[in-house]
Amino acid sequence: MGNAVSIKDIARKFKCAPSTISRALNDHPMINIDTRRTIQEYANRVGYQKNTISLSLLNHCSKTLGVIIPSISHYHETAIIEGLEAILQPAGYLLNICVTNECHALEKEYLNRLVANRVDAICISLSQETFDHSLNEHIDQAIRRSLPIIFMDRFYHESDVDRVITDDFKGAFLATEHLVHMGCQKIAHLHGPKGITVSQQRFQGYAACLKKYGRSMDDELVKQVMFSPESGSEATKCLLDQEKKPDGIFAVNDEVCFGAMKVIHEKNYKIPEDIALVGFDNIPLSAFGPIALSSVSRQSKKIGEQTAQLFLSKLNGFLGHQQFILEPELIVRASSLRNHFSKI
Amino acid sequence: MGNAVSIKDIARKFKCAPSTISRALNDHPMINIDTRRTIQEYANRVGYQKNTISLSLLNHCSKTLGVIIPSISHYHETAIIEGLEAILQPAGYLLNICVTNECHALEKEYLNRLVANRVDAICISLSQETFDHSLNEHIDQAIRRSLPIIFMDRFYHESDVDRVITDDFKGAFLATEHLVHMGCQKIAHLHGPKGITVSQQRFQGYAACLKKYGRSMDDELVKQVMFSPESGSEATKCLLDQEKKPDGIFAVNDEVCFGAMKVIHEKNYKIPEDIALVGFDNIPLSAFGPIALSSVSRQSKKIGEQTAQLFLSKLNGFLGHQQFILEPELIVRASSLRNHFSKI
DNA sequence: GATTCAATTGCAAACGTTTGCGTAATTTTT
DNA sequence: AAAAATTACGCAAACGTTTGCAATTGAATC
Repeated sequence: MGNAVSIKDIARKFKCAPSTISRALNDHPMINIDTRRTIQEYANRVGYQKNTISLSLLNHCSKTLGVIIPSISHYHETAIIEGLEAILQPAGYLLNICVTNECHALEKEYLNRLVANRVDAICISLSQETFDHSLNEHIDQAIRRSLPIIFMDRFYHESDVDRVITDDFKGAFLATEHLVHMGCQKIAHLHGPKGITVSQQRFQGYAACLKKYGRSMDDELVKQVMFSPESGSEATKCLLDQEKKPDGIFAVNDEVCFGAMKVIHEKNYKIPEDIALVGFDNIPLSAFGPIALSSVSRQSKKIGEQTAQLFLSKLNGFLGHQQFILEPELIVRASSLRNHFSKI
Repeated sequence: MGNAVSIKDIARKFKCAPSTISRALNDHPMINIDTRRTIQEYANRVGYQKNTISLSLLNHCSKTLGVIIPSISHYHETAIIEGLEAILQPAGYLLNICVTNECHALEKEYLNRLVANRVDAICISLSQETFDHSLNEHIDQAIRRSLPIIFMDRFYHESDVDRVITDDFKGAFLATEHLVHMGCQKIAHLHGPKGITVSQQRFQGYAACLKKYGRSMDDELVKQVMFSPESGSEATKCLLDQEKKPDGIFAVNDEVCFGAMKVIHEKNYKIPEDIALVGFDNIPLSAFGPIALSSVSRQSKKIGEQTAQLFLSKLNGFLGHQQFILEPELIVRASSLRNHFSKI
């Protein structure tokens, strides 16, 4: 660490100025060809590695992106990271990844640290608590100092920001409509954590679809869950224990669906005949559950790629705010595919 | 970005030296209390944020860790990251996470970039290709410049390195032994990608257990897979189509098991009666599959935590190399739990 | 009123690199 | 052979911050 060889060290060795070394190593045209060869050979031999920290200081550009996400334990988030890296690695960038665990204080702490580290931009998916408390001052402040902030999935401003999101409303609508088409009469919804944009949007899409088809929304058929299978099991138990039982469930994500499937099986209901099931995210395991799970794909990796490209376009001087809304796609599998004529 | 206010800016404003501002902002004892208050208030008002890049340059310490992993799409890897952050966030560190996609060239590229960025240490899980080609020069070089390198899971040196791993051999042994105890006579193994330490170790554990119980190892019962459910399905199809069919399967990880379960069901075999199944990693969904999946937990998060603590101990001057081998734990669930007396 | 002491502040170097400008040395042109 | 042009290198500043040391100020002591 401390013994890293620097340009100054090499300059001392050759009794010349650091600028000469710099020019030699960077193939500057105004350098003697022999000097260059000699210096490069020596640098290679002693394992010289450029210190990009000094360059960051000089150029006001760290070639690093901050990524703030509430969690990293789901397919969606890791796919976003894969998408970001796919575009940004070739561009020479590194990613500072910060996981907030949905905690507002941590989000604030991380954001400040990233700003202090002078990352070139921050890609953020807001924590749940940041919504609940409407504590967005730290974000506003970052935007005010004209640090590029790009929202992924979860945003709080209606406009005037850069963001890349999926049309969760539409995805939920498609899923619910599919259940309607499959002949479901009582469609339940496993509603994601309150205050999170995607939860709300998916609920709205669900509600809008019910309305379109003249179904009344029943509070008893809407249960609150976390993004975990355990939570899905619990909520489904409630649904199946109550008088009004659903014959279709649209859940906020696939993990919740896995939890639901477990309970549905245990109670000896058949999927999809008794209860049809649609999830969200299209996780890799969705096709490998007890029953292949129908799910709404939200192009998770594409979100990362698009975010990265949005950032690069800002680097190239694109000034206006950009908003990308990705199209969700319903993937129909066995968990919801039934011959609905048999039910009519 | 360029308009970030610096200590020099504030110094100009107050017509004093930058050192005074620095002392005021850092609550240095040798500063007038009123000056300090005034300066701090002003700094707050204009949103001054320390530039840690200059500090990194000064202190030869970036408060950043490099993390190089072959993939980020499995529970194990994300849990490691969670473990790292749990310890390193409170210590003021940021994580530069690099995903190599098992590609040696990318691993090398990322490693150089991290070195250039003067991260304080690098936690690495080697790519598959790095094994195949024995191209470890980049690692050796990094170690030679006395940059702390900590291996996670996948290492290449036998000693003289810092590493945190799970006892994969033992985990595999436990899993296989459990299948033996459950009365399985023909235990198959779905072998992970070649050249990866954990694949080899798990295979060794499987083989050692068979040997202990006097079973001969049958090449027909060992199939090569990738770490995906699709691959698990394919290999299981092979197993079930051949003459010699298994009555127990130990798979290199849980995703592979999900793929196996799918095929086993399709072919109308019963789990665990006809075929008992044990996986590895104990992913969150393992308990929520078609049949609750038995699995070997390898304390993924703990690996991250232990790695972080190993790093911190090196910071505090601990010089020797440390090796932590974490204990795996067999979690028995329905997929392997059968009344084996019925089979004897 | 001269001396000592403490309290504040300024100065300058350092971290590693790049780059515009100046300058010496060498070559080309007239 | 003198003038002009070219080549190759050095100098110094800059990026933002900290810190040991020197300097200044003012008050307190003799």
